[in-house]
Amino acid sequence: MATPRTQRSRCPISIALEIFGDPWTLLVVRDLMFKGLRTFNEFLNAGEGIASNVLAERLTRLERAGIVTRHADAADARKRVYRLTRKGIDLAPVLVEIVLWSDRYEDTDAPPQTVHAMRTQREEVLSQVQREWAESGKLSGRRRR
Amino acid sequence: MATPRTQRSRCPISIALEIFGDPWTLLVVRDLMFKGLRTFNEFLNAGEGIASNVLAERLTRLERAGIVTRHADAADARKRVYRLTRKGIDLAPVLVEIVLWSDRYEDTDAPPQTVHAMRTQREEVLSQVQREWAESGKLSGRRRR
DNA sequence: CCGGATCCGTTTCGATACTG
DNA sequence: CAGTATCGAAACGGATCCGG
Repeated sequence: MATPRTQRSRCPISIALEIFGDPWTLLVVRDLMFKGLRTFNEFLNAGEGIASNVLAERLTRLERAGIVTRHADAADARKRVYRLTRKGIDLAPVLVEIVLWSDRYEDTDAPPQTVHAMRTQREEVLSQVQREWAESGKLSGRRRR
Repeated sequence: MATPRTQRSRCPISIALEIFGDPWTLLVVRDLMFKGLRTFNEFLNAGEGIASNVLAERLTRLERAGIVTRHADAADARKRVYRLTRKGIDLAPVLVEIVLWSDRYEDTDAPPQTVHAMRTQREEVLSQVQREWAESGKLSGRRRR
């Protein structure tokens, strides 16, 4: 199913490969964090070209990892709403750095003013993300340390 | 060979999936940046369990992406030394954030004082990395913007 | 020995089709 | 709408071979 292929990293400075090693996972988190997408179909039709089984698998994985939670939509019973946990929101600094690097070196099509804001007012942007999620719904999980 | 499986991302806030979407690539960059590994065999035997063909392919990919360069070793003609370019060094902020997040949530075996330094003196650690690479060899590439 | 390249059996991925 | 089932394609790991 979704088990890591091999076990590795018995080393200083480990990194969470379950999340960062996979392109789709990263895209889902980004879309959730910066593009306001919330439901299965929104992700599916976001233009990334992700297949439905892959999306389902990644969402399950993210849920198990405690990065997103799954809720029933109050309005439409069929829909499920995905939300970032505290753990998920804390990925924001990583995402921001990735966006900045990608923008500098890779000719992305990111909106310039967004990138500019990230570069010049990093802390501001980050706390903005925090606030957005803090009001839109209670976070689950608890920040360690 | 090393072509992405599908083409995607026609979206705001793009991210460089070629680098961040692949676990091995990420590990190689990390080992290069923080663990001081420089040669093929050092990477191979670093304990990650990477296969030699995969390693070779990733190094080539990173070289083509302008993130590492390949040099002949002055001392041992058989060896090749891999070095980060400016573009590669600029990945440091991303790596640092990944390490911090992983340490907070994933029970890594990163050395506590290293992580502590990253958390409390982020800028200091980053410029430290810059300096290390600036003295140990000339960087290739040029920083944009 | 070092840095790969090549071949191969196995695992995993992802596009499409289909279902509750 | 939110996923599963299927199945071919791709990537992986391991072994082996090879040029310097």
